[in-house]
Amino acid sequence: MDAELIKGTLSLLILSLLKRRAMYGYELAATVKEKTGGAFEWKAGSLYPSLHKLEKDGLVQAQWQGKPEGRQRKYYHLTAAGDQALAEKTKAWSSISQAVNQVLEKPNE
Amino acid sequence: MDAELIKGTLSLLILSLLKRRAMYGYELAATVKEKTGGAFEWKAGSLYPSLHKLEKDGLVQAQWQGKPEGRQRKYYHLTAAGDQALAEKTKAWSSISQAVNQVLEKPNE
DNA sequence: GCTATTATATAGATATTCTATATATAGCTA
DNA sequence: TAGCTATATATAGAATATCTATATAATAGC
Repeated sequence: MDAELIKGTLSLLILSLLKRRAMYGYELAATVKEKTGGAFEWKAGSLYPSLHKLEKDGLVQAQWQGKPEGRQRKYYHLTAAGDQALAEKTKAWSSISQAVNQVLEKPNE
Repeated sequence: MDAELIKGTLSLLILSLLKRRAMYGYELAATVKEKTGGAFEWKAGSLYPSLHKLEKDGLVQAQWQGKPEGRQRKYYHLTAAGDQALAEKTKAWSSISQAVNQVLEKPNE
């Protein structure tokens, strides 16, 4: 699979998955893998830095959950700004994929 | 427009445009801009390094054309390897855009 | 006790694209 | 003819997202 083409979709899909409900990092990776039939396999080294950036940018908020003594999970949920960013990114994705298909479908004319 | 999402499409679209006929760099940029209604505007600083890399990788071949005394244009055409790479990249693009849409259309279930 | 899986984290490397700058030809017009 | 815009290619250096590798720790199964 062409790695370059996947770039830029990470934050879009994270925001999209968090739209319905809060999830933690490992869950996000497992969910996207399952949903895409294995086409997308997010590595920890890509996923967590991306989540941290989204948090820093105010698009998601995090909170630890789990037994105080046991394993901790960091749940992320969308902020209002994140919801807006998702709408914009979704629109951008739509324009871009349309534009790409337009070129691909008619190589030249 | 989300800049990140456009990344990775550059080489794919160059190869696609060169499939039908040889073109020179400036012509490629003008053509893609026109075809996409302005959605894609390739800058010289992105386009030429990308063309050089495709050439170095053997996916395109270049030859200067124009009046010996006048302005020179560097025409690029697809090689056999480039044609094969285009087929692979097109397939990858199809899988990836499908996977993205799958996640976007059903935020969660 | 050992291993695999779950869960998060970060440092450093890689690679593409962008910004800025440079050079040169050609056409238009004031 | 001087100046401006468009055409045409090129490269150095910066920015940035993602990947590789490594680290830590809890849990479950054997």
